[in-house]
Amino acid sequence: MSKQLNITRLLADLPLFQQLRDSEIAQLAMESREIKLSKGQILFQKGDLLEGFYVVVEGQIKLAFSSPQGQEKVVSIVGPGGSFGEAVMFMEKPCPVFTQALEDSHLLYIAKRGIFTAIEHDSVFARRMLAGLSMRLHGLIQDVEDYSLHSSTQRVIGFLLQLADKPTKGHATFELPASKQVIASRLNLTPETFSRILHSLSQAGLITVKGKRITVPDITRLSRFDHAPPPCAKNAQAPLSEAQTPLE
Amino acid sequence: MSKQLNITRLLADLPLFQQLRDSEIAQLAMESREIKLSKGQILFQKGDLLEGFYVVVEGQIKLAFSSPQGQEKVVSIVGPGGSFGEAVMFMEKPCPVFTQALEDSHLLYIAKRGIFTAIEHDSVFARRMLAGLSMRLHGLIQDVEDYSLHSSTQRVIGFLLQLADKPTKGHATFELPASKQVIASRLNLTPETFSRILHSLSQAGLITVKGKRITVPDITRLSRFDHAPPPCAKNAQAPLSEAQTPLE
DNA sequence: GCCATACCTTGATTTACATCAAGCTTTCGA
DNA sequence: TCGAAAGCTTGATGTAAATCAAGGTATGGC
Repeated sequence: MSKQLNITRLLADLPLFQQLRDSEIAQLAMESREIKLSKGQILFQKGDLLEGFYVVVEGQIKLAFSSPQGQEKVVSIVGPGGSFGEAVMFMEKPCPVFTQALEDSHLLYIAKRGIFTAIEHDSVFARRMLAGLSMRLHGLIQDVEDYSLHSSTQRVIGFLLQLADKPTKGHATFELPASKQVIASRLNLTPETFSRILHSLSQAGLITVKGKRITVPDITRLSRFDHAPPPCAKNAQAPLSEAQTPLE
Repeated sequence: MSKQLNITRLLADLPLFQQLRDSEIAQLAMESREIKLSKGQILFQKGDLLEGFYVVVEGQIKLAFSSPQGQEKVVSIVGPGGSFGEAVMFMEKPCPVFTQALEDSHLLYIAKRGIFTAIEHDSVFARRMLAGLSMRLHGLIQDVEDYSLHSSTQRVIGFLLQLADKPTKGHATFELPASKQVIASRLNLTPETFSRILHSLSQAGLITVKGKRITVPDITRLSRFDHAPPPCAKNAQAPLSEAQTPLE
């Protein structure tokens, strides 16, 4: 079937499956299916059990908690090439988040069985899976660090620098990968606070904002900015530490 | 020689290695060594690369970030049977946390090579490793949920309920697993706030506190406290998305 | 194009928790 | 055994960010 072939091709393009032999890819393809979601559609709910995991071919998926009071906290925004649900699949426990398409999206669903078979036949793949989960864990730990010991301004700056992703110096222009609300939630901020922080960074000349388009004229300068009230120096308290080595 | 045997026995007792064949355990033992730490000793620093991971045989190890300003945030407290460092090992990136013994401790260090060999020879073990990492990830996601959308009182209650670990009803008595400072940090609280919360729960008759010893006379009542106090309850909010019709 | 709805911004006010500052209590080493 | 240090509690005060409240601006359906 051309549909099956299509899936095969999509799978083969994914970094995760790069080193698999054709026969194994074909095997995986048999355990996979395509999913199309339209913007706003919910893929699965918190509490669901997953018998497989998902890869984003196109579009954008939001992973989030919802509290009984209707509050919502975005944990992750997954774009093309990204995947989610592996951990829940391996764990065989209810999923702690729900997932929703932020745009019309095209996913692949890959059933557990295919992955288990691949692991059995290819220990390099097993290691790759382990490394993948490890990366996920690492990211989450970074988030915890961020939430625990950085101010909201620092979190926003960190996020912007990540988007700029020319790690060190120079300038950069890019688009926010989602609506400001969603990003605010991802950063554990209210939309109001996020807006104000962008405004103040803008005022300080560290960035310019036009809709979703952000320009950072001097990445180094942005990364150095801790928090200091530029104009008014009424309260001249100086709790700042000069130990600036934020590079990991 | 008897040392090697000792390690073999310790490994065989760990849940993670339960299903391995003796020959595989023996192989792992050859790649392992014992580590003794005294209270307060640092095992490794943030930024270190790990060529293996650690299992706690006895004692207690703290995983934490430290900020340049000397603040510290405890990410995890690992007791006997627990392990840490797997993710960093698989990822081959610098470790984001440092580790310190909270008590005199006895660990096993297991080198990467042994694990890779085990994965190669036993895909069930590979799956177990994957499930283990997945559980770790799950825990971290729980933490993020906690930090993001629960109040400090709710976090403390959640923590106490976890320690009580008779999930549903009845009463319980237990000891806090570490000093109140450390637990406060683990919960993203200052010691002062933690103390005040314990005090107020105590005042409310929900717990009694005597040093590290906590008694919960009615688990159900404790778990209900602080869960749904806000005024309007009927406000089931739709998720953050454009494609949802708002109520009213 | 026009309207409705969602999204974003900006200001005023509130609040949960941190910080600062003592006292108190337990632990532990000499 | 005593005394210092570390750990814990309690109160007063400060503050970062949330919440409340409009008003402004894109965006998509018809």
